[in-house]
Amino acid sequence: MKEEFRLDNQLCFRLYTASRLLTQAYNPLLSAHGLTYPQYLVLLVLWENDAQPVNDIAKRLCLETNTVTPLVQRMEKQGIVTRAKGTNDARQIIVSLTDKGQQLQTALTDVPFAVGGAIACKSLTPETVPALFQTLDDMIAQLKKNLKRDT
Amino acid sequence: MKEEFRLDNQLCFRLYTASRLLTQAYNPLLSAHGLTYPQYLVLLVLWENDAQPVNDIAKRLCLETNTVTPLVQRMEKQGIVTRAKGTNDARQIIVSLTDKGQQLQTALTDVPFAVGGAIACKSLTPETVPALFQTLDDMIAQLKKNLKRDT
DNA sequence: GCTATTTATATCGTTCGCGATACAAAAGTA
DNA sequence: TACTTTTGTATCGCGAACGATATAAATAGC
Repeated sequence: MKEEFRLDNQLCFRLYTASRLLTQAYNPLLSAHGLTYPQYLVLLVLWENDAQPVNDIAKRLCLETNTVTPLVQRMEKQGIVTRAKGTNDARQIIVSLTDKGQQLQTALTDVPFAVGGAIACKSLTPETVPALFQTLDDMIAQLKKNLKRDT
Repeated sequence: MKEEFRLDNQLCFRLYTASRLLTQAYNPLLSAHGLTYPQYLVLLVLWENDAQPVNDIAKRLCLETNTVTPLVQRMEKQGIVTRAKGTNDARQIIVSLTDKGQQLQTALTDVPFAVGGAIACKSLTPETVPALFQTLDDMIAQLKKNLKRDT
């Protein structure tokens, strides 16, 4: 059994597990408002900048438009966002928050704190988190570059 | 706009993105052999210990059995594993590697190295990786504990 | 031994995530 | 202007993930 194949040596498996479990920690908080985690991410993007085309949302979340399109369509059905043809570019669909979508920001105020509580551990301190963010950002940037290359 | 809602301050989004992109780096290597990343994880588990019940595989991967069951069924259809009723406990389904499943270990020898190359960046060094592993393991342990609590 | 509860899998329905493909609008080119 | 290429969304199909539920086997309690 080669050392590189040991599950305990896999960075990807750790990221995969940490990501899934942390998302699960969000779930009860979000589903109480009829939201999923990816939908919450779209809200974060729109709260920062309302009225964005699907493509910009997808790029910001590092997702494909064929993931974001149906996701946003479901959010439209729930009355959280509206979808309107772009005026400059008729191919674009501009996604905008409804009042309900805006108000969710207030309703979800305590979500970041609650999740922070669920994840609190001795390895995550104000001193260590910046380095962790840096490492993950660095990895993400590297992967984006390399994945784009062989297209 | 509250600081806690900024996408750039989200640990979960970073993990989610890093996990997805790193999985994408595995994809061309695995799909060349008809595998998906979760299927590769099952192989890693079975290469370490062959002939395990579905439940043990699920626990090792922190997945639900209703995720692993169909996953393993697809692998059985591909002739990578067999599924047999347990002898001690008739409820269990023991998943075992076929010859083809064993041989995949040889065929995939270079996968860890290729992925290592795709992810190589200045933040990931022999000095920093252990700390990163420790942090992620700590987070995962904490999340498991907290998610289990409210069941 | 007999019922109640737990445990191991499986099935179903919904949402992601993404490769492949389609199509119309925009941009580039002859 | 006409033709080609690129770009922005959308549709389709499949494989995860997972909550909810079902079912049979094992275990516990009486």
